[in-house]
Amino acid sequence: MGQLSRLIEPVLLFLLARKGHSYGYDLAAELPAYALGPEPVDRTTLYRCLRQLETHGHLVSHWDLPTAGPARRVYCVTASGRQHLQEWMRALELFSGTLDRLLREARILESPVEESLTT
Amino acid sequence: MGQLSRLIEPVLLFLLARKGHSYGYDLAAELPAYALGPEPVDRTTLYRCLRQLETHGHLVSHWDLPTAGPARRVYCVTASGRQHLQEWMRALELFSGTLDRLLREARILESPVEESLTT
DNA sequence: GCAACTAGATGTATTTCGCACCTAGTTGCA
DNA sequence: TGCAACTAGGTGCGAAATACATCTAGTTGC
Repeated sequence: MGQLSRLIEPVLLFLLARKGHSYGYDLAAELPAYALGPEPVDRTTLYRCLRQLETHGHLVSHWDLPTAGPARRVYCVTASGRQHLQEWMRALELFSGTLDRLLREARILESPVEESLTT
Repeated sequence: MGQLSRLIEPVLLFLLARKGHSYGYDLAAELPAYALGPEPVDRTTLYRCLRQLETHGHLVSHWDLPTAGPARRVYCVTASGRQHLQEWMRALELFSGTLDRLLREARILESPVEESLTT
């Protein structure tokens, strides 16, 4: 397996909407809690996803120069981004419904086998 | 959006496990009912996924030559394939749990906004 | 003075995916 | 007879997504 879609775009939008604003390195630390799939997300994918959301107008960024440490590119969700997040959530609701049905019906397949006595 | 992972591998394994055996064109017709995502799945992707599952030993195929119509490559799930399906289902259970939590927490974000009076 | 950590970025190879296109058998109809 | 529509499978290629390696640069602690 392994190729559970990264699907990090909606998670990033969600985290940013909830936190108000954040930056890549920080989001990378929060992502595992919501990452859809077990494999850790590559930082490159995350940075590029943020940049792409910005070019699409869903985020805006500015440089934050903390008194200590390297500069951070801080992102905020725009109105367009909030709308995009809601579209994502509608899509994910459907996704979730289909997935649950699949899991339910797959469990029915598994249960009646019981070949433990044939050993 | 659009890139809700195709995630068709577990669906194909599930459908084949339930039906006993089937072929690409038929599975393509059943897929939309379980497709995780709204966009229709390209037939190329489906055929290639079946071939890949076969090279990994999760499926076996033989040619069926019906009295009417073109030949069909009929697939059956192997023992390895059934095991693989169960692994997939375990992964998708986790996936579903995380997804539901994301949806729940995102709904909390949306609800309290209510800017309808500011127009 | 150097290792470890924070923070962001690029460049490139690989993988995945979708589109266009092809073969071939059958059915229906004009 | 000819051809459109449908069934059934497949290939080749380009675009997009992804992963890996590598780079710069500031700070902290030893």
